[in-house]
Amino acid sequence: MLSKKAQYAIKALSYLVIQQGNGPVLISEIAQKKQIPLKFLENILLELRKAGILESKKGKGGGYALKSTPDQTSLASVIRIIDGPIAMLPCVSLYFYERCESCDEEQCRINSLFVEARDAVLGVLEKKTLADLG
Amino acid sequence: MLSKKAQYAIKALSYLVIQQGNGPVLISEIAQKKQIPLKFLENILLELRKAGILESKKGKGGGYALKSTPDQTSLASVIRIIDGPIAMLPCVSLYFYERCESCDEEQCRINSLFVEARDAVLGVLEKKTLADLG
DNA sequence: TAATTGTCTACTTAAATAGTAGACTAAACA
DNA sequence: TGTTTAGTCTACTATTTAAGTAGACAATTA
Repeated sequence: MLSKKAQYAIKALSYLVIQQGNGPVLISEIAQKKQIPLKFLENILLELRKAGILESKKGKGGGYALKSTPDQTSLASVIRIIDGPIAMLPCVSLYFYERCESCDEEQCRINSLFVEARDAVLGVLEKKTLADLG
Repeated sequence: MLSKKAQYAIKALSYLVIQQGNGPVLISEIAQKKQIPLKFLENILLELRKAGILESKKGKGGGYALKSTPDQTSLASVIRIIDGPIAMLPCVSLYFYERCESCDEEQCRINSLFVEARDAVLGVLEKKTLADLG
């Protein structure tokens, strides 16, 4: 399961996709429209900005907007920013890999099975982008 | 990510698959061979037995064994027993469904996207069985 | 009946999740 | 230039979940 935080992130991004072209959107507007606790959302958007998928502007007329066109950002990358690994085992993760202590990954049946599972989800999540949320 | 508990469960089951036909296997033997904390493993095997995929015998000559042939039990079912939902969102889970408060699932782009992701993983995890661990 | 082995309930501890508070900084604009 | 607006940042708190432990109990066998 995705964390609440990741779910909020995706909802917030879907709103920004729809509002694209209308200039910066207020955090408070996103929070209200998408029913997300304001202060929590602040932290989330900040993370997404630091990760390079959002840009922000302070002061009057400020707010958040997508940094690139929606089709440039995959769903997989959003999930990784907020929740970390998508794979079901550390020894199978592409971006958060940790070696398995107690088995030889080359010949481990469990490992290869979860590589298959990983590739199956990534087949969807790497291909889908923010544009698919709009 | 799977919990440690689910990872231990899968390792333990892989050992039972290999030992199949040699009669009941001691919890302590599995714990030692697979490097799993004994008391923790007791709880895990108990859950698997209550869920109907293992059988046990007490006293001398006792231990644990698979209840059915390995190909009868899918990886998906094992994960659901120990960790619960496989889907990434509650509103997309087949066995642990919870309705989404703030959107109409029929037309929600987020929902349909994660249905696709779910079906992709399940395509692997429902097809693979304990026999694939051996 | 003594030894063996699983069963069960109830802890404990640590970490992650889901938020909240409040001071601070930058931009706009009057 | 100073006030308002809006994002930034650090730190804190409360709840839940994960991970593991303890110990009494029940059934089986010899």
